[in-house]
Amino acid sequence: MSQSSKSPKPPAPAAASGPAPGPASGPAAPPPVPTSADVARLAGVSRATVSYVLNNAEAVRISEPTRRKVREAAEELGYVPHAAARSLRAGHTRIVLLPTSHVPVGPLYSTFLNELQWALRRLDYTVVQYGSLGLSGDEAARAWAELRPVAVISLGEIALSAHNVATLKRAGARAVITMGPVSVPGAHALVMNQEEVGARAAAHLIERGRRRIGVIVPEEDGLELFSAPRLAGAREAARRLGAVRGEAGVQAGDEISAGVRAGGEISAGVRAGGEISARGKAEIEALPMAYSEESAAALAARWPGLGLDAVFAYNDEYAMLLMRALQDEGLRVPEDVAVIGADDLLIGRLLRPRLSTVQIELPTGDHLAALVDRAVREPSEATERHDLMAAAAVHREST
Amino acid sequence: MSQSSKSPKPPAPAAASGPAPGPASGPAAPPPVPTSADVARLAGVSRATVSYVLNNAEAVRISEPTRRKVREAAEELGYVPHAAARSLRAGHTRIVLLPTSHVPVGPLYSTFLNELQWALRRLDYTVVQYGSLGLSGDEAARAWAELRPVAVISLGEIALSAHNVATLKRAGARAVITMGPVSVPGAHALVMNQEEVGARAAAHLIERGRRRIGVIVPEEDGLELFSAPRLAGAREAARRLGAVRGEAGVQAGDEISAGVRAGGEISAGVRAGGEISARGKAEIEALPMAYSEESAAALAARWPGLGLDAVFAYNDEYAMLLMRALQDEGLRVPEDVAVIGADDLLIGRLLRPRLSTVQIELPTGDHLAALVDRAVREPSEATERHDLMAAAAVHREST
DNA sequence: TTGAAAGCGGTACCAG
DNA sequence: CTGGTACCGCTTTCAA
Repeated sequence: MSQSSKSPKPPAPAAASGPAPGPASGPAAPPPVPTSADVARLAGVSRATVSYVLNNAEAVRISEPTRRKVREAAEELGYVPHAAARSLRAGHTRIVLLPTSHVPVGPLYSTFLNELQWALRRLDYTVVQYGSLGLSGDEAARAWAELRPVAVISLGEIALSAHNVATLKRAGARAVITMGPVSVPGAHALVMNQEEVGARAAAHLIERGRRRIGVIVPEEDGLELFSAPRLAGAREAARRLGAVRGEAGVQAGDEISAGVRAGGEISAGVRAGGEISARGKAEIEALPMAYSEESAAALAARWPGLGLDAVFAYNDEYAMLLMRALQDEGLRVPEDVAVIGADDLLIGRLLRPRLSTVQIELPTGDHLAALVDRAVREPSEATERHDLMAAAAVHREST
Repeated sequence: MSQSSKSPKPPAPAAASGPAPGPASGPAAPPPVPTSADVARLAGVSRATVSYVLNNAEAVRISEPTRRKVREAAEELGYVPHAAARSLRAGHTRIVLLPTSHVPVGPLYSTFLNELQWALRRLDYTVVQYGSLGLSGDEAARAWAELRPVAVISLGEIALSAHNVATLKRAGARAVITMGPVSVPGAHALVMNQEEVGARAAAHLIERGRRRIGVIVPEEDGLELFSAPRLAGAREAARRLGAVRGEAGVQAGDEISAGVRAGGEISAGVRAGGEISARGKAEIEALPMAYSEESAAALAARWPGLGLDAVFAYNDEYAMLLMRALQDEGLRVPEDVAVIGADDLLIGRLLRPRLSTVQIELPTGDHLAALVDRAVREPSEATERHDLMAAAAVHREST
């Protein structure tokens, strides 16, 4: 279409007289990268034949001697095809982009990432991680789009807007998958139900008779997407369990229940610790803390004044930090204060007392890879919402 | 060059009659990705002009109204340039490839990686991490080469051969930098002197009067490149310090004094066996251990029979595991056995007793980024060897 | 100031 | 069975 007229070509302006292959004139002339044309020349065949041979084209029969010649020539030159040229011609890539902003993550996540990459490679995708630290959503989306990935899997370390998703889709991404605490319009979302983590933690503590529960909220940037829902989940659980206890449609606002009817295996309200627990309702208090000894120590120092009998520490690392500080303050765990973490890191089992935690089940890498593959082949299925992340409290010694 | 005869082109076979832009015929026709030609059409200018405007070409003056028209058209279409096409034309990319095989790593390394990526991006490089888990060196090198990176920074998680380096260089990589325990021929090597880590650990223990030292060697795959030199370094240090003791007041690291010709060979002839520790000489024993509680417990159980008074535990994580197990066996740290780790992880400070460790100084991200940039601009400097990694023992309570 | 066109490397048609 | 060649999207001379 467009302009169809092909003007007769002038005899080619002798491209700057060509890079004369004579004895080196410049001091450091970068040696040229071998192309398929070089292979063709060396093998005495055409570029087409080279392409057929090296890609094992089924639709074309090439004689065995020719194949060998081509292969040997390629080997000799150390020829490696140019991915950009290939995908330019093909009109699409097989790149699956994994944005990363490298928060130090646990082995759980590392394992998942490894599985995922492995599974995707088996499906013949090229997994590329793109470090997007410090980029805004818009900048990041643009940068990713330039690579024309066939799919993008955002693990939630970068916040992605609906507009960003649109940018990627317009750039040819057949699947944009987000895995994180929130769902993104236009993307295939795997919602990791962070609320449930908080809820499980709170429920666990409440079941064990605790009533005034602190929830650590990391001060570090980039964690809000996880910490906020975990806190909200804990609040919600506290309300729910308080309500159950109140029975008669009582609001969570200011209720004092009479009965000691425990929802579960809880015993009567006689807890070691404070008389606070005598009341039926659980309460949640958010506690900012940074990932440092100093911050943990400072928090521990003002702990007695807080009147809390339990703490959900965001994850095992913060839990470890805080538990240590509390112990150094002379508080006993779990007698004076119960501590629970999350993510079930190995270190939790090495602490004394052993750390209770909330274990998270990520989807398997194979599962997610299959999902990607399906979405790429059949981009019909639009926004979906999956709650793949199951969570369960693991009781050890710190609660 | 080659065939010069340009046969007169036939009038173009009307490219399959073109993709008819009529009402959608297929059910799920993937909408076309906007190109610079689309932008040009919408703005009513040529593709060249679009390119000039969007790249802020200095060599060409474009009128302000035209610029605006182009920008608006690009915005409206959501145009994002095609990186592959651009680099194909340019003849080179700005990709810096970072192979990763995602061993769960400490925050030290994470921070370094973040710094590095940030610094490289400021220098206008595109940082791409390529997950190479389970690929052989050859496969990995080929896969990387297809992307035509201008530089490759191998952080030592994948073993790279001289041949692999050659492959990358032939594919246009102006710099191949390896950072790891060993130097690779042809590459610009940043040798992390793992021997020194072992040596510092052993020296620290010996200085504090320990003589029979165990060295944990992880059973996990992929760690040999680190663990072997750490062990060797410890052995070497033990030998050196034994020799020093034999000599008269010569300091370690000083020139070889008259008596000891064989490059710091052992002083007193007697080694191997039991009573050596009675003499001044220190002894090293390698102890395989997996990163699991079971393995640590098993090792701890047979500890009394080993007759060791100290252990260098490869790194802080293994140290933590082992120390816990030793304590559970009733051994006192550091009275019965001194424990030292490496890498100075935060957890070490949270243990009781606080864990002594060997601190490693990685180069800063900015430093490495600058190195890359220099190598890219001026690929003259070939193989160099840097010992950037300083190491120092940090004394806490476990020794 | 703007436009036409060549060409980067590889693939896939079509003709021979 | 093999060779010639158009074309993918973009940059960049050269000409107008």
